[in-house]
Amino acid sequence: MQEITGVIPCSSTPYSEFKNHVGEVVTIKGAIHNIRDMSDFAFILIRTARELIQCVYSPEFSDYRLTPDVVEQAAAKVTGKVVPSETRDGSERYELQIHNIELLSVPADIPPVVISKKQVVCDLAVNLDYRPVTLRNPKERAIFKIQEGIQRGFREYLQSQNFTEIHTPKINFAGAEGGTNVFKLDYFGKTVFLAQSPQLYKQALVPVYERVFEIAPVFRAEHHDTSRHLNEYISMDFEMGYIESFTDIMNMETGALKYIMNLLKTEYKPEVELLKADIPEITTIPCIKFKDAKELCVKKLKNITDMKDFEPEEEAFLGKWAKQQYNSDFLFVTHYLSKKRPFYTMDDPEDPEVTLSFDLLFRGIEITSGGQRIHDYNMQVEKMKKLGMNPDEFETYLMLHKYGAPPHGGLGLGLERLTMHLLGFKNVRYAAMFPRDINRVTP
RNA sequence: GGCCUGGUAGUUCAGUUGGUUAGAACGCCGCCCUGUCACGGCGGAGGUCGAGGGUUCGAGUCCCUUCCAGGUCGCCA
Repeated sequence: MQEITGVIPCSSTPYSEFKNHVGEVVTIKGAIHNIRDMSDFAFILIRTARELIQCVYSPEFSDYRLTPDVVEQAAAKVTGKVVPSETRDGSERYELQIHNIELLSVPADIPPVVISKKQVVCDLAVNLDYRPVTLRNPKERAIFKIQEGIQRGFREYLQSQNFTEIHTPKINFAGAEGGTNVFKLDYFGKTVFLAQSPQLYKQALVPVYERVFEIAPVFRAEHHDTSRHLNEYISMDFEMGYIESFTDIMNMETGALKYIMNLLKTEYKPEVELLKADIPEITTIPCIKFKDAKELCVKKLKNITDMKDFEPEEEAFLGKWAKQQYNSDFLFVTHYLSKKRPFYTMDDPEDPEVTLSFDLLFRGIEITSGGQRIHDYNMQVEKMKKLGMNPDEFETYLMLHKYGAPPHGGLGLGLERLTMHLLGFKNVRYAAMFPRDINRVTP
């Protein structure tokens, strides 16, 4: 009788273990990534989940002869002896002397783009059209391993700080916050909306769990067609209660970012090296008030017209300024104008024109928006009225305030944007596994 | 959606003033190579030049329409 134990061993002996198995016969499973056919032998690179392993075929030690169906992208089970590799630079590496290859599957066709080289060479559109194939390239897949590291770091750090992970609904009856365009869809005859943010729900959970976070997609039906916008992206959100000041939120984010960068440097080292990613050092993150930042921009740049917000050029300038002045890749900009922030943002009691809010710039691009929220019922209702909103439409949301909420605040961080700027991409689509933009819904 | 640039082999590109049979690299197929590591060498197959219309003796090349892509702006918690 077969027993199901709940343990599934990894399909391959990882390459990192090879040095402990020299002279032994091991088995690996993976895709045939590349075949370099030499005179009377061949190098066969096997692609496992995270590595490329060099195997050597030779009639001298292989029990069978290579057949024509041993081709790139075939799935294979390879057994062989671990031996030290002959390397030109004398570095310590190992390879497998192939005893046997069992083909587990054979592709029906050759890939439409070359993925067995160091880099996939094709247009962005072609890369995205063939994502299930192009992602197999080690450099392409490393992007999303890094992205996994970012999410994992965010999650692990917040868990260590007593945050509870939540999942809020993505199908909502009300369009909620307004401002940005929402996707409408039919829900058993009713019109419902795809969530543009978990904002209202995560706030509702602050009086429940004190500290919550969510990593989930958000949907924005904006008709923008730029290199930094997606219509579906992953938002990393948190919300924390009983804060003393909105700077508590910035502190928490700084801690999370430090943790993330450290995790990338250690557990994601192979991918960081493969992509030559420049992982920033974070000690402290400088802060500047919006008003002061704007003055800097006006002094240094021409043609500043919008005095209420930054244009991309100004953000880029502030990024450089923070690097020069403080040697920091990050810069907090605080106290944005009240009229430019959403209705739930807490105004500064000392100056109601500005808010207890912040953005975080990373290398000159906004990656986070956050701040303290209004927790008092009457204050929130008043602000809604002042902004021409009907509080009755927000009855569910206002339960949070009506029945008592602690001072709280939080933030949202765009995962693809952070990945993009960490890896130096010029288009956010490179950092989106299956991007959804104004023109693309497949694959 | 506006503007700019582009669309030529599976992929990335070249293609002169409008003129013979539209080229290269990678990939693919065949042959060769005793250690490659983006292996190398020789040979071969592979094209509705995005689509439609027009000008011309003649269009990949010029004009018009249209579709698609990239950049940029608008827009954006």
